[in-house]
Amino acid sequence: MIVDGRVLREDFVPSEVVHRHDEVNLLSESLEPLLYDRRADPAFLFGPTGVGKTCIARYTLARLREQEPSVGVAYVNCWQEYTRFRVLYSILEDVGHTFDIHRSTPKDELFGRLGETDDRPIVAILDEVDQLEETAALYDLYRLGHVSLVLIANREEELFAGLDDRVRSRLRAGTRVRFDRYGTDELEAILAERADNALEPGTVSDGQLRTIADAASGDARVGLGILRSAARRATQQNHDSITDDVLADAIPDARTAIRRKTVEGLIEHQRVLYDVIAETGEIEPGELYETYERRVDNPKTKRTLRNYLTKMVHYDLIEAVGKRRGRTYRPVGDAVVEHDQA
DNA sequence: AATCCACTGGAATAGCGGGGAC
DNA sequence: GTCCCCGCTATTCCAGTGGATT
Repeated sequence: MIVDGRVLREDFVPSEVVHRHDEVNLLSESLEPLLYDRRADPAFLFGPTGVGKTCIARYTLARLREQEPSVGVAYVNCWQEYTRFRVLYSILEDVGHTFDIHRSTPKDELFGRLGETDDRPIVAILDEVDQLEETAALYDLYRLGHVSLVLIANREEELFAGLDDRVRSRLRAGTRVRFDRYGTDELEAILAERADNALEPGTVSDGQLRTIADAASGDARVGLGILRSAARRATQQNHDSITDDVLADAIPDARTAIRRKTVEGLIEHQRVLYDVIAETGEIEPGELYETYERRVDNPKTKRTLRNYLTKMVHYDLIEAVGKRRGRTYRPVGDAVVEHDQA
């Protein structure tokens, strides 16, 4: 039933895009100087999750490389690579200059090394750039004349609020490409296109695609997740097409799958914190610390717990209600554990 | 209004561990 | 092997903040 599973993965870059031609054109135009051996101004892609920002960035750069193969493209997800060192390292890795670089290379060695790659232009795509903790990395990259930047973030205001003035003023003049949520029709068309390439004909009906598009409410990542999970389930149950029952099961599954995966990635102490919050539904800091300390053998300090908590807020696992005194923590979304509902 | 207090988050510092140089 | 360098995490210290209490 599944002909090509890669097509349903969220990091898949299609050979043709559906419904994002204006955005592709705008980004292509801003990168045009690269075709004439000049550096492009920074380009910004703004919009909520699952609207195709990353996909369009990769797609457009892939097209650019067809015209100008000498351009090096580096993709960095600042969610994972959030230090200056890691961003620079990751870029060097993508353009193939990491051979003898290690953690103990002197402070500015990476920057220097990146400076030596100026035999050809480089485009650095920094995804989730608002998650970058050391924004000095942006300043570094901007100082390198052969590096053009494509910066992806959710909201412009929040991104710029987190930058220091030096960086902010340099990035002010750049192209902004804004992405709106997909409508149900658009998302249905995107899913249909992917289903065509990924699944055998007749596996999924138009009505089912519409149901998926509707359930995903404009988020292509969620929509693809549902389609992927439904196809996998149907295969396991030896159906030759996706049944409505299978689809109904796949919808809530896709919603919680991402969160479950994130929770699994937490270290023990973080997971204890998460469990306490999920079990109580809502808890004050003082009580949270106490409960945590009672449950573990070698408790970390409160300061460390606060770092864990900000990280978990960051991962969208928990929510912090209120700013200072009187703050409470609670799980995000439907993650409340059942046995505590009484 | 003044003081107390619980809590947050920034900055500085220590310690760990990976990896190169010798 | 030992030494050294450095990034990363946890810890210590602390200023700031705003609700609670007097």
